[in-house]
Amino acid sequence: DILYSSLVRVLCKSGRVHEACNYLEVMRSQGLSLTPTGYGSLLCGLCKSNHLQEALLVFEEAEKAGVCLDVFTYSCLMDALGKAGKPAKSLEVFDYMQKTGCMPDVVIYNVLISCLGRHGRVEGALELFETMGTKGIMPDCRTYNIVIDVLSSCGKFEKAYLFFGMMKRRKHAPDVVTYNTLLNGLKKLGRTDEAYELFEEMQENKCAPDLTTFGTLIDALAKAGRMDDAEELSSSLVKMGYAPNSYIYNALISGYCKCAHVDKGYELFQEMMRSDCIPDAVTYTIMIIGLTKQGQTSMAVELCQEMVNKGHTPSVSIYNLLIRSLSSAGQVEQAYSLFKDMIARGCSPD
RNA sequence: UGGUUUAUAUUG
Repeated sequence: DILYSSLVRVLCKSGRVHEACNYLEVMRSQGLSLTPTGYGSLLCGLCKSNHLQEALLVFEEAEKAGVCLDVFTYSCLMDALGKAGKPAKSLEVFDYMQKTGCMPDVVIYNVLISCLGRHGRVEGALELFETMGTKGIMPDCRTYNIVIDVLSSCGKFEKAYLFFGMMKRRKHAPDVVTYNTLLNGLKKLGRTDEAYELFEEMQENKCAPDLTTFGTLIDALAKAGRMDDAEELSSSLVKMGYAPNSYIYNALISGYCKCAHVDKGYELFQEMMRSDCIPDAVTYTIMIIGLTKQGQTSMAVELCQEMVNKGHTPSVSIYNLLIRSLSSAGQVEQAYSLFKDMIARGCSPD
């Protein structure tokens, strides 16, 4: 049992979850069972590799066998349930773990608050934030960051900002994620100038911006059509020693495409080709939409082919866009040809 | 180094 359990643990840690499952079958056929840590590792491995169904089966098995799982295992499972949009099930596991005598820690609360908050149960998330304190589990910086993001994502930016004030009063220094989250909230509201002010405030508070900070601000400026300001920030991140990543390039390209400067976008696209940061599926999607809107459909179709060649998968909506654009330009032959291509590439029409 | 938070694209 112990040997097999260790084997399962090692395989899961190195991402070889499938092989671990095979060994589990072997164990079963020999009438052996996993140790508690074996169950824990397997559950976490399955959760992290998006095999929630299998994870739940293993969880039920552990439950029936009366195996005590540890708090790490529960957090993995609850996180996976949260990301799969199953807050009710996550709460169920939360109650169950407490029944078995496993006390929730701050990570369990963070996972649960995030899960509830992102699935329409903001009030429940805020209640949990209150109750964790009464149980002696103090919210940490991530807890505040999660609450701030949840609130600003559901249109309650002012309330999110109150939590920013609360964390400072309670002597939790906001970190770069806190600022990035707030910047993103301001960005979504189109409050670009305030975002810029917060960017300066974070630096005054000795919090160094990272690539996410720049990505968020550059996107805010690009969406506001302020491409000169966006380019200026792009230069300053390079001066700080950062290399632009695909978020930076894509935000800039998208900005240029939206303000009818697809040519400038295409220049950046070609710059990416020469850089260490090659265009990804998002880059191609942005360029294809930009070119199509400008009437350059045949070039867009070429880029679609190129993205496939580079191993990326165009979405159905991209095919729809291109097919419609070709059709309305009277290029029915090409439209039909692209339709056949998409099916041949395994993309089902909707 | 076993678990949790933030940025870019999508038509009808």
